[in-house]
Amino acid sequence: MATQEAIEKSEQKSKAGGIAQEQLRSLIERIERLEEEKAALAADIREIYAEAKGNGFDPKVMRQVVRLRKMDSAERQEQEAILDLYIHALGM
Amino acid sequence: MATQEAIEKSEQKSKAGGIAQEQLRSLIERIERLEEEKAALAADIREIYAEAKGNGFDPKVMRQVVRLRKMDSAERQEQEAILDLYIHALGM
Amino acid sequence: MATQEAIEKSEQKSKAGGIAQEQLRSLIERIERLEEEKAALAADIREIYAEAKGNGFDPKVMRQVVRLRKMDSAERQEQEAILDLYIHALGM
Amino acid sequence: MATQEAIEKSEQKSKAGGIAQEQLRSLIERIERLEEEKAALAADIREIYAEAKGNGFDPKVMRQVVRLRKMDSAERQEQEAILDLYIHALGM
DNA sequence: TCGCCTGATAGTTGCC
DNA sequence: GGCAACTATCAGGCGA
Repeated sequence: MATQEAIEKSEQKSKAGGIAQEQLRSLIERIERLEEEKAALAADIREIYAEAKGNGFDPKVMRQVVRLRKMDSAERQEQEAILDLYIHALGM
Repeated sequence: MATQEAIEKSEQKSKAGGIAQEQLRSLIERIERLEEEKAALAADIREIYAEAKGNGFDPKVMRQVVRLRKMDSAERQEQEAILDLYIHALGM
Repeated sequence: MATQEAIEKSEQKSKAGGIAQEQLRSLIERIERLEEEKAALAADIREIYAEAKGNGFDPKVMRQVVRLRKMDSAERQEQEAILDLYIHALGM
Repeated sequence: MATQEAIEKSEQKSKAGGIAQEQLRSLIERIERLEEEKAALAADIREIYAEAKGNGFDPKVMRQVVRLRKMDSAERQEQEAILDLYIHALGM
């Protein structure tokens, strides 16, 4: 995909090619807006872990729990199997 | 944070340690809820890039633009931070 | 520690205060040189993982092995114990 | 990469699968060696900051300076990258 | 010395 | 299916 095409496309739409510029600006701004919201949610999540830590829970293990809950058990078992294989190969 | 401590802490709060269980469950669920929302936003962002591509814009260039704008503001913040440091270092 | 002090210190050493500047430049350059070397080693390590992958080994598990080998077993067992506790608390 | 595949691959190479074991051991040891060197460099860097502090420089300011210089060159690279993208996007 | 916070590293996901 | 960008995790440095 080339800017060239973008320019042509915009020129199909207007006399000045300024339309594409406006579209681009709008798209970029929508993206940046959504990324801000995403960052805010990430901050909220961090805050919960901090709160949990303050209540005596171990955040590191909590993260592990969240990971396990969304992980397919089949793949998890396979990973463990490979790990065992390597551990034995190294005589650990 | 040790398991022992976690257990003790929960036992300070209840007769059975069931309170800590409920707290933990609640925290985990709040986190999972927020992560769902975050994933939804990420999907929205992907969608915008796809839409932009459909309108003849190059997503790769757009990502670079977004990245660059983010770096600009980050660097601005760094500049201010170092200015503050100098000001303090000079005892002003 | 303040720049003020640094300036005073340098003025004890010279008439111009340019000495401190030279020292600072030298220190910064030594640091940057070492960080380059560090980055080069990191690149070498990445390369070995890539090579391993090319030979049919799973890099992710290899990293896990390296981590385990440098980890104290006591702490590892404790982490596992906490994890079990949480898993049971959540009825997983 | 699956365990099965790893096993098969090793068995293609030798009669006993012992070759893969030796390969794995060798790779792990090379990695551990490089990581030691990397840790040594990190220690050297820390030492320089300590030495600098002993000479009246503020390590915090120094770290900020190093960070800023790194960001400058990173941003320069990003600028060049986007310029390349534009050039290609315009079909030049 | 401990807890916090930032910077470095590893893992995941999306794109080609 | 491999590669690259992005995100989340972890560890080390700093301040209280």
